[in-house]
Amino acid sequence: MSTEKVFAALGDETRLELVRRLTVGGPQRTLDLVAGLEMSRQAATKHLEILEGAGLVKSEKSGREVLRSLDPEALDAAASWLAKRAMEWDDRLDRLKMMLESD
Amino acid sequence: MSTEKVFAALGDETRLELVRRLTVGGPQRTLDLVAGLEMSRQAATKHLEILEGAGLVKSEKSGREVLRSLDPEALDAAASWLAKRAMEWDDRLDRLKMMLESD
DNA sequence: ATATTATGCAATCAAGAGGTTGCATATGGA
DNA sequence: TCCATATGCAACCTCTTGATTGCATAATAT
Repeated sequence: MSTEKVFAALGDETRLELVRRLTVGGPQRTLDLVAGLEMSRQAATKHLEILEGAGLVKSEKSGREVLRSLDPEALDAAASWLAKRAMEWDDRLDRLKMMLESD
Repeated sequence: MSTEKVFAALGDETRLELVRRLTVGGPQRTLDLVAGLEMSRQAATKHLEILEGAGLVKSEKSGREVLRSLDPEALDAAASWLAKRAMEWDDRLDRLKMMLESD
């Protein structure tokens, strides 16, 4: 579950839309997810496999159907990565500000 | 500052490394940032421009040098996006769990 | 003034990403 | 059983991305 893979998976408008749909609509089949998107089922499948490869989506087979759902852990991990950097940077700016004020 | 652009910008190992270096080392010139990375200066410049296009990095010209630094706002925005989805999904799982337990 | 340093611009190239189509497979319903 | 449905697999194509090289420009140092 590399940070790079997670961000790369989310760096595509189609896949962001799929994540939104999974967030709102819960576990769904490929055909449900692709409905309304202007692309073939196979294109959507590839996107879902990329999201799965990044750990963002899990799939469960049920008969001839495959239900995909979001896995919040990878989302949390990516959010932490970002938050850590934002925090460290804010600290740096604060220290800089204090140094300037002490003159 | 689109969500997609931010994630796409972070979805590359080289650019993640540049963000790490900017987090730790503060504002730096292109040549400082590329030092140790096995790539040309121009390659690094392109990566930095992508980060800048996503709003993650700001650049300030000083004489013949260009100093690049992190902009924490975009990092915060992306972290919020992820946190929101993780939260919504956790709520969904909780509701599902309660429904199952009430049987 | 001249040389050095830091960067920008442009052409070029190989590899990968995103998409399509056609066919194969397997499950569910009539 | 027979047909419709949901998906997987694979070949193929185009456009984008990441990277390189060579040259131009502008600021600093000697």
